[in-house]
This record gives sequence, C-alpha cells and structure tokens, in this order.
Amino acid sequence: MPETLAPLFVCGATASGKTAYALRMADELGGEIVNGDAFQLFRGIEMLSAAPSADEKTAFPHHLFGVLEPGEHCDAGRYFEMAMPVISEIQSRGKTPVVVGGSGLYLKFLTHGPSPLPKGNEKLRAEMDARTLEDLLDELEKIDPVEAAQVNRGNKRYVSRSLEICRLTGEKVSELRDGWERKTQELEKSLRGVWLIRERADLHERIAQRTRHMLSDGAIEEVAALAEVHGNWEKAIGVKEIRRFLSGEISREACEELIVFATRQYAKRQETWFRRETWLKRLEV
RNA sequence: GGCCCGAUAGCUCAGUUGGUAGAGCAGCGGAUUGAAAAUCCGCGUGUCCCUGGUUCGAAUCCGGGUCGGGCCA
Repeated sequence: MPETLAPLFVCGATASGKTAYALRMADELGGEIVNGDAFQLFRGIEMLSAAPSADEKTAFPHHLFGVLEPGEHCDAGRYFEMAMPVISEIQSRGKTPVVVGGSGLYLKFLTHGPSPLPKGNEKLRAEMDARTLEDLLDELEKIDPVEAAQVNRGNKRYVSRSLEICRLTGEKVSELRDGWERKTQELEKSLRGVWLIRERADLHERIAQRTRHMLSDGAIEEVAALAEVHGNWEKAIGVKEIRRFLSGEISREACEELIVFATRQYAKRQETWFRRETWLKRLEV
C-alpha cells in the first residue's frame, strides 16, 4: 500500500468546519469521504446531526452516512467493523480515505485498534442500571480491588463497564486492559490527521448559527417523526430539548438556547479529547 | 403626583433572631479502553443599587435618593 493512501483523519470540535476542510483535502489528495461521526451514521436525523447535505456529497463519494436505521444499536466496536472494510476498499481503488468526524472514541478505535475487551451486554447493563452506585462499587471492590481504586468512582457508567467486563470474562479488568498507550509509540508515527482549532468566541458564534438553521430547516420535524423510535440516536444533542418544545414545556427560543449550551459544552469536551491526541497536526482556522 | 413591591455572581434567585454571602443555570478546566453528541469530576471576591444614620458590627434595622414593576389618581 503506497504511503499516500494512508487515511487522513480530519478531527475537530463540532461546527469547526471539518466538512469543508475534508472536501478540500479530498480534492487535493484524490480522496473519498468516510464518516467519523457517531450520529451521522443514522438515517433520518441528517439535519439534527448536521450531516453533509446532498449538494456537499456530490463532488466526492461519501461513505457511512445514514447507513443505520435510527432504531439500531451502535458502538465504537461496530463502527470499527463497518469502517475498516470501507477504508480498505477505497484504498484498493487507489483513493485516499478522508475520515471526518468528531467522535473521539470511535476514531480512536480506527486509529489505535479496537479494545480487546468484550462488548457491552444489554441484559447486564439493565440489571446494573437498576442498582445503586455504592452497590456496584462494593461488588467491584470484591472482584477487582485494583480497578475499584482506579476507576472514576463517581461515574456509574464506568463502574458498570468495569464490572461488566469482569462478569463477562471471569477475570479482572485491571489485568485485561492493555493500554492503548503501549502500542502508541510506533503506531502514531504512521498516522496522519489534523485537528481543526477555532477560537472559542468564533466557534460559539458558528454553533449559534448552526443551531438556528438546524431548527428552522427540519431538525424539529425529524425528531417529531421518530417519536416512537427508541435507541442510540436519542442521545443526540437536541433530541431532549426539541421534545420539550414539542410537548409545549418550553418555548422555541428556550429550546434553541438550551441546544446551543449543550453543543458548546460538547465542543469543549471534544477539544479536551483531541488535545490528548498529540499525533494530530494542529491547524488554527 | 400618592401608595405598595423589588434591586445580592453573566442570568434566575436564596440569605433564618444584625456577625462582611450561596444555590441552580451559564462560563471555565479536566477525565474518557465497545452507551461517547453519552457519562463523570473540579473551579464561586461579587462596589449585596447609592447615600446618611443606629450599632462594637448592617446584605439584614431606620431616613433620603436612583432605577425597575404594580396599584390608585
């Protein structure tokens, strides 16, 4: 495989301008776009997830956009399994995959390989969700005290996940978990990607604009149409807020404002994530 | 014009019998190994509207202003 066909990862906070930049790079490198966004995978929430428009998709082939039904479950592992064949298929045709997205964990699986740990188990999770955090910590303490000491003890999600792995494998998570760090050294030398950095005030302005258009151009209708469909997609920013608006609980203005707040906070979390991906080339835009 | 209510963090407001103030939201920082747009953790000095007074001590009590809001003319 020629060096030049290595995927180019285009990362950055939401509304930082990834889509436009990726198109430019696809043109420059002779590339095709691959979705690296957890929510743009779903069909039916294109406006809500700020997926590329039909117009934007005409110039170059786009992959993995709108490929899942809203009711389907997805996680980083499944994304990895969907994306890898797509990437090699693009390369086999002599094109460069340009992976665009802001979902840090999903991209991490692509760049650093999937975790060797077992995938989530719905039944176990439902069971653990019903228990208290203290209770879960007690059990983890007994099974794997090392993990109990290092896990984020205030985060029930993470405590549950640790316990889930122990239960599923019959072993201690703390011993199973071989860090991404270990293979990081050599691996990251072969990765190429950019992190689009935008000044905070500018980013906030773009988020406000984007939210306004999203609401007036169909996001509300998308959420209304999927009222009966439950699944991963409901965790998208805006769903909770739009539902409150649809039920008459809050005004349209309040709805918009709450989505802007949530999106800013998400953008901040993305920046924190990408800051640690030191192999990414920083690009101030 | 008269009477009443309000004025405390960027916003909405708490503040017990006077001991110089704290919540939610926002904002800022961080974490992140198969739910990740998820989930979690940390960060609170602000002329307590101004001005006189009472008091050892006033966001708190009293007088006079200013600016909102309401009622009566």
